[in-house]
Amino acid sequence: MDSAIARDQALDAAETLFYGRGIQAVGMDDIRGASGVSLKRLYQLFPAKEQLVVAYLERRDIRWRQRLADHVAGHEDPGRRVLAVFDWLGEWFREPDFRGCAWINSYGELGATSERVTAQVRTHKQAFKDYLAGLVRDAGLPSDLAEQVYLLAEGAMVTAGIEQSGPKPAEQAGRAARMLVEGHGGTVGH
Amino acid sequence: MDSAIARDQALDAAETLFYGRGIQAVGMDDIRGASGVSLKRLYQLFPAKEQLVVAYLERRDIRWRQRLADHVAGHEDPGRRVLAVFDWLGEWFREPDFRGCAWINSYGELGATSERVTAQVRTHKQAFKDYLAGLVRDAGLPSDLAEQVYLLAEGAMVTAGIEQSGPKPAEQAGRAARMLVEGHGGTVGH
DNA sequence: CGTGGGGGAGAACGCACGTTCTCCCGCTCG
DNA sequence: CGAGCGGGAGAACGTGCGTTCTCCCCCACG
Repeated sequence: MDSAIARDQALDAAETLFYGRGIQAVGMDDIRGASGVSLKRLYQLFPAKEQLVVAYLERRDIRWRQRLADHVAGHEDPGRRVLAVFDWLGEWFREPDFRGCAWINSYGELGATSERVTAQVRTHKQAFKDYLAGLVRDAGLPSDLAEQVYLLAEGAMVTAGIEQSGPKPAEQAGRAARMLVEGHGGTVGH
Repeated sequence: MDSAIARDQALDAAETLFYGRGIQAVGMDDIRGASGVSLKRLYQLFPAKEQLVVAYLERRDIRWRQRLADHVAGHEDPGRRVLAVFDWLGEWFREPDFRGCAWINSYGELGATSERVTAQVRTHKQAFKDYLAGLVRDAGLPSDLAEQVYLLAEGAMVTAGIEQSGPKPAEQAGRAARMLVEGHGGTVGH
């Protein structure tokens, strides 16, 4: 059954196009052209565009958090791990096709229109916040800090998207996070 | 010349509808219906929808920064002024029709499509950042802090929009900002 | 070899919407 | 009073796009 392959190709095209040009600016026909998957098959796999959008966000969510977790796992010191998040954000921002946070952008585009998209955005952000909360807890830091680190990360993502200024927002957010961690008695191996 | 009045009415309708439902979800006909300004007149005042969008963002920018500045001006202590920004954000988030930051949402919707909208979003965010930089400088704090406070504010705005959780993100961001200010030797009258 | 069903290509359909055009009213100025 | 024009209501036009339909090919099975 190569419908699994077709599904992957469709999602690959969706990810490139939706992320790069915005969701409403991309038609189902563009997805077909970029993926080589016929319209008929596309509509078998995803009965409506909205479901393709949600599937795109879901798959990207999995991959995004995995990449982050992989990077963070490269550090041993629990205090350092919290800050490693910002290193990774900087790497992400540096990528040439970086255009901001896919979920924030999608929310801006469809948050008022599509409940399913909104739900997916909230799910993703909650998962990210929970992940940070785990890192903060493991470092023996107070739980309030998790939310504060989260806000810094979100601010860095929005700003990096709008300014297209590369990793700078992540570095600045990382310095702020370091101050907050040390202010709470945290220690940070270099 | 009541074309000034028609312009205001058009912009009032545009602000309510674009902000509340998203820009692409609102047609020029909806603007006409909500404003009472005929299509003919609308197109005299704004030769294309994009220009109405930009005008909406510009007018909102002026008003938004004025409201913020008015609130902050109610505090005497320069250190306290920096934190007053977050008090005001909390008040804003509490408003019943709050749906996130209009510029962040517009960027998500049209950033990939419309250069003019992107330019307006960057202008607004730069003005906000400059304003914060002034507050930080007046408080005798290092200029790096301005960017950090800015990132916290952006993070709070995005999060408040997505979560619809009221003033909490602003309060948490305010606590973080307070720690950063105090960590830099700033003093904060209560 | 015949047949039937799954799939591809792309036309067709319906609708939404940005923009323009038509028609007509009412006011203003001579 | 009469001519002309600015403006309102809304139809019309063109296009884009989500979704479905038509037609045809190809291959598995009797």
